[in-house]
Amino acid sequence: MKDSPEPPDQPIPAVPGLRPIRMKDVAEQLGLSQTTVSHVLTGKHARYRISAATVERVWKTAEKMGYRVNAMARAFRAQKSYALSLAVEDLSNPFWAGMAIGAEREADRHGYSLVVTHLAGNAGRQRRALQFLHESRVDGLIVSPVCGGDRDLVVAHAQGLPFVQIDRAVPGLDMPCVRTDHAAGSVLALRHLLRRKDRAIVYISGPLDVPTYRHRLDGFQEELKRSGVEAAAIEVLKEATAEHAETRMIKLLERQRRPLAVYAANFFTTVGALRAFRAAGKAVPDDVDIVGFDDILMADLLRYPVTTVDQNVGAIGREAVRLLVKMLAGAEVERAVLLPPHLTART
Amino acid sequence: MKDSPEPPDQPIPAVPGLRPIRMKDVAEQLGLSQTTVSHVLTGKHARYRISAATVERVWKTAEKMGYRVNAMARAFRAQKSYALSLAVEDLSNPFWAGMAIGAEREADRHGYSLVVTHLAGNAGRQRRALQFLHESRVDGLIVSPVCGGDRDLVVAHAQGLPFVQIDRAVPGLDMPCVRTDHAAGSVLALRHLLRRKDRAIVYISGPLDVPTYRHRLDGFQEELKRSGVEAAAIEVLKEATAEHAETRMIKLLERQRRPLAVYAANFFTTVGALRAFRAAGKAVPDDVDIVGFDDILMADLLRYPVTTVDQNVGAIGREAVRLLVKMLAGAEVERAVLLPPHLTART
DNA sequence: ATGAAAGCGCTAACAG
DNA sequence: CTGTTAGCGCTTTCAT
Repeated sequence: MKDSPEPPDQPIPAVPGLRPIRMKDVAEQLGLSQTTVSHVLTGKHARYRISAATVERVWKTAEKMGYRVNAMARAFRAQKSYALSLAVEDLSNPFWAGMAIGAEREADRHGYSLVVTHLAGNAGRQRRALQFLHESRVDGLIVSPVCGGDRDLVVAHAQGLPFVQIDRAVPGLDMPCVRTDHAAGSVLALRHLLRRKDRAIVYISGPLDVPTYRHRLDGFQEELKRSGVEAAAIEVLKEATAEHAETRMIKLLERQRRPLAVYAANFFTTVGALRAFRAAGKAVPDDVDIVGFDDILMADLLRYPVTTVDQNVGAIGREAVRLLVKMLAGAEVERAVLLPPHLTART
Repeated sequence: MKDSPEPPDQPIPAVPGLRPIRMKDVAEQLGLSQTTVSHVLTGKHARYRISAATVERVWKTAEKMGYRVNAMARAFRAQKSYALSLAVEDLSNPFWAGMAIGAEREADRHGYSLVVTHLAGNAGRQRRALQFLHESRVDGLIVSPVCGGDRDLVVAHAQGLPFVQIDRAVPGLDMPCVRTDHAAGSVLALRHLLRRKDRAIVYISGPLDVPTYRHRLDGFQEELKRSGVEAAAIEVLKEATAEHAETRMIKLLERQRRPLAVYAANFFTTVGALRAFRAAGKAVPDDVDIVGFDDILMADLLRYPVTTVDQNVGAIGREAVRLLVKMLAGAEVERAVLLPPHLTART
């Protein structure tokens, strides 16, 4: 029941009007030219030295008549839709949803609306998003490149279409990418696991042809080297699913006699590992210890506390919009923006 | 690494073009009038009896030149933006995100794009969404009415703006609303809890001036009557937060000696109840039993298994879009659409 | 079977 | 200070 603060917008007028009111209508009502009305309503009356009296009359009348600019006419005239498109992998995942929220807020700040699209790993849907861009339904696109759609993005770039990538960069494509510094996340994870000295260090995650997993493993191994520690196991799964992770983790639990310190560098492998712990009757943190990647809702209510490396999702969306808007303004933009993750320790 | 099936779209042409190609360009290239090109490209060549040869030439050339319709010009001309707006309470909540996905899919089916907005309980943001509608940035709006913004929606309706409500209907507003049949959900919940005969039945949820909670409690009490069972406690919290629920539930656990069968008719009260169980060292299902409302991610990994009444979120989004599109086509639409929830039992 | 012309609502260059 | 005019790209009558 709380009421809201924030936008001190112009109030919505109570005046009906089946056919929307145009500038022309306001002008006729006042016996002025449509041009003058435009000058006033677009706030350029200073530039054109409209008399204060006229300005006042125009404002009043426009308000009274319930005038609203026709956004389509304005967009058409300016050849700008004032809309951006955000094409994310999976909206039902809080990671992507959080990004959409951050992006929407930033887009709003710049006067753009945001069209959010759900790609679901489908190259066809990504192509449709590019088509929207090509047809000027949106002025720019933020896209998390889908597997199998890299060529389309390369072509789009060749066509001069403005977009920025998030989370994953298409190899060899000279367009900006905003993502988390996964390697840095792995460093945080390993340091956390190394608090306890007696543990067998285990890494488990997805295939290395996915750059995300590649980066996470790289960061992990470099930090191992720096720490002078050997990993007991580096598990690179063919697919980063909960099922694969569970199976593999159960085997590891049988084999190892030392308590494990697991870095499950992906949400689903984390879930799989936790299921394995439960199946094996292990307890955290006595028998096993685990760090996952990406925040988990209600983590405190899980059987096993999971420390997580959290991406700053809102910031990714925000930065992506910032870059895109800058790009649309014709400025040069950074090729890559790496955002630092942070650790949320749970015991 | 899976490749995608689905849309058999026209391929994106590899032809660059800094200045986008217009119909005029295609026409000049062919020595035809722009009109003829339009006739062909909009698929109306039959109506205008364009010769098959010409049709063919136009298609080929347009493709070769990399022609794309300018969506803004088309929208302007048609006075339709071909975009709908979805204004949801909270995108970071999987409930609303799922709705957005369903809505986007359906909008797409009808040739509309979907602008998703995050209201965050803010009446100002809801007003902005209405402004977008008023300015024809979008053709229609789907909105989950924000507390404190009811008047704005009433005014918008008076202005003849097309929108549909989801999840909550503004009292006295004669516009369609799509939502879950909450009362039916409560029936499912109670029947589930009554499997075990020895339990003290407890209802806990938010304030009754929120229609959602009102409906849920109503359905619960009616089913109690039908079953001839008395509830041990009906807890109506002032605020449906995890904190309030936890405090209250701890008191209940102290007072009751029989095992509890709890219906926590809201996500946050569910979380609060679970925290209370943990604090009191209770075990599910021996000491307590719980049914919550709305799906919980990774529910199987929780300390306590929670059976949930799940809303068909995708269907809500889909139905809302369907109604809105129908409305925009000038047809009469249902005032209210109630969607049945279903139970996901977990032990 | 094809083309000429008008116009959707708005903005901006230019005139007075 | 205010008005005239042209034009953004497309669709649609209406001619031919």
